[in-house]
Amino acid sequence: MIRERLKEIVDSCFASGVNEGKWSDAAAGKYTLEVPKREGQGDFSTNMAMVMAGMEKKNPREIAGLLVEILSAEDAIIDKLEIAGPGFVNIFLKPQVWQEVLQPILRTGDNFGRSTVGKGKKVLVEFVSANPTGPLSIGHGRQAILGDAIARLLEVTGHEVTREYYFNDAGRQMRVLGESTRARYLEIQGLPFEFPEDGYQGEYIRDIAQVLLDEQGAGLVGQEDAEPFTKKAVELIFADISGTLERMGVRFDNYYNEHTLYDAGHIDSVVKELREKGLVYEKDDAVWFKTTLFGQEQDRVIIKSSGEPTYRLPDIAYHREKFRRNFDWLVDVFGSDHIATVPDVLAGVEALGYDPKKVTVVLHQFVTLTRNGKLVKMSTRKATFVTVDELLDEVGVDVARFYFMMRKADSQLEFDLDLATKEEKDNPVYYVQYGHARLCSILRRAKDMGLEAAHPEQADLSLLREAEELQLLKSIASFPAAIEAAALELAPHKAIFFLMELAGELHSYYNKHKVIDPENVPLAVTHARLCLIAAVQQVFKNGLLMLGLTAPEKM
RNA sequence: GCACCCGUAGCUCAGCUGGAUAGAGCACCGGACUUCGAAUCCGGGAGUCGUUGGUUCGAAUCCAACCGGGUGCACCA
Repeated sequence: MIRERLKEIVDSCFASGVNEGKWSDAAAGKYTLEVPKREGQGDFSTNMAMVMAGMEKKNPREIAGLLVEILSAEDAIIDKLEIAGPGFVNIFLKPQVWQEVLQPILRTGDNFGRSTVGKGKKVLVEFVSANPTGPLSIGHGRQAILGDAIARLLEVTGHEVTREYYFNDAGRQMRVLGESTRARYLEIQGLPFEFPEDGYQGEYIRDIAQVLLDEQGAGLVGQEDAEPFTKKAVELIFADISGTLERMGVRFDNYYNEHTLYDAGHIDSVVKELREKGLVYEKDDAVWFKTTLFGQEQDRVIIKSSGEPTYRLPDIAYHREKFRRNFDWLVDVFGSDHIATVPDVLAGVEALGYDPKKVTVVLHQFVTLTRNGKLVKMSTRKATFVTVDELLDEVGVDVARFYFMMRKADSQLEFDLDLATKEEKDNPVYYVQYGHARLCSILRRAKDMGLEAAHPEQADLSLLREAEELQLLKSIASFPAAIEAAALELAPHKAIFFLMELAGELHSYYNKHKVIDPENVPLAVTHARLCLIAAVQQVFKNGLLMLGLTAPEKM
């Protein structure tokens, strides 16, 4: 909030320098205004002089001098200016500027941190999209939380978000599922059975078979068609998946069944349109899409010689439907094992006349679990993978969510079960939540002692002059910008890091200065500090809730 | 072989649209509870930012090549 104000001032100083002929406007939009890493280098710093120097072949420190001259007229909020290093202009603001952020924060309350930068842009976030062949695994868990967090962040930054789960409950995969279930159904009854070669070996298949046996007895023994088995398996597995998602706090607006693409004729019409554009051809009885025209090394088959489409065709048709449904931005959250499909879909989108730049694919790497410092081995085929439900049983929802959001999508995520199950210390989730609970505790105590609730208009905020207090003020003032960055970059880990840093600053402050201490802290200071504390607590709460975490008042 | 991702402290990771002396947590060592919650804090050691070149006033960040790890490269999804 302060940064934006200062940026306007700096921009107008840049412009007046241009008007006065001090420099050209070549550097417009190229320079930055950022918070220096190191203390003592100002509240903000701009590299404008260095950027201009490079373009105009002048001495950067000399240009910096001119800039300081213009900037120093802005003495309403600027306290001090200095030229440092190779030509940075460091800007020190008056403490009052920071103290005054408390009013708007406390006034905005639960809405502080929300913004309208999204301008109501319609975004479709597709994630999870696991076919109903088994319970959600840890990998799906990461994706579910990543997608959910992205959706939440986009929502609070003014985007109109639709969360969608795309699935397919037909085809070969499902036949195998049904056959696997039938085999277990027969096995339970001690009858001869044939387990499919690439069947699903998980224990949950037996559970499904048992349900069928309980419901229908032996009536399905002679059943040649796997269909009834598939149907029951899909039903039960979907119920299981939905239950897990709900438990994790993940919600969907829409479940999109691949079959609707066939029923509505979208598959055929995509092929027709591509054919009309001369982008497909027949070879070896198959239909090929000329993906080489879109930068790929080879063309791809979209309809097999058997007449069945490959997975690419419905994927492309699905994305066309997303565009037709009038979304401005399509965000796809996929596991990195789907990387091969991305270029195909983008080529299809472009071929059909839509802008591939409106599609952003967030590919996340895999999750590894460690326990006692050793890797927990997982295999999908043998169904030795750890399910999300098992993980939730062990660490709880907040911890699971936090850990899945803690790393950027590009990084492989190591889930340390030892660390995650520690409740007493060392767990970053509790570190942040404890900060919030602590502040609630102070506010409760203030109330018990009959101290008035925080009224920033009445308190003398100029008493907030400790270094730790100013740091906290600066941090909470930058909260909206942090949320905005995390949202627009589709990077929830940035929001997590913000909260962890804020927690660190808060705990340090807590251990050094007291808020309520009638014998040693003047009442006026207590009042001012209560305002600060209330604002920091609000930021913790808003940040935690925005990410789907709880903000406990007691722990 | 080709494509994408990763390589930063003993371990797990930030930082990467170029900027000032490269950060945090864990682990290790030493301190702080008659004081608003010690699930906390304070201090300490710890680094060829995978390697080698290049671009630049300036490179962990950009480019090239190479090394190491992951994931893909079907008329499977």
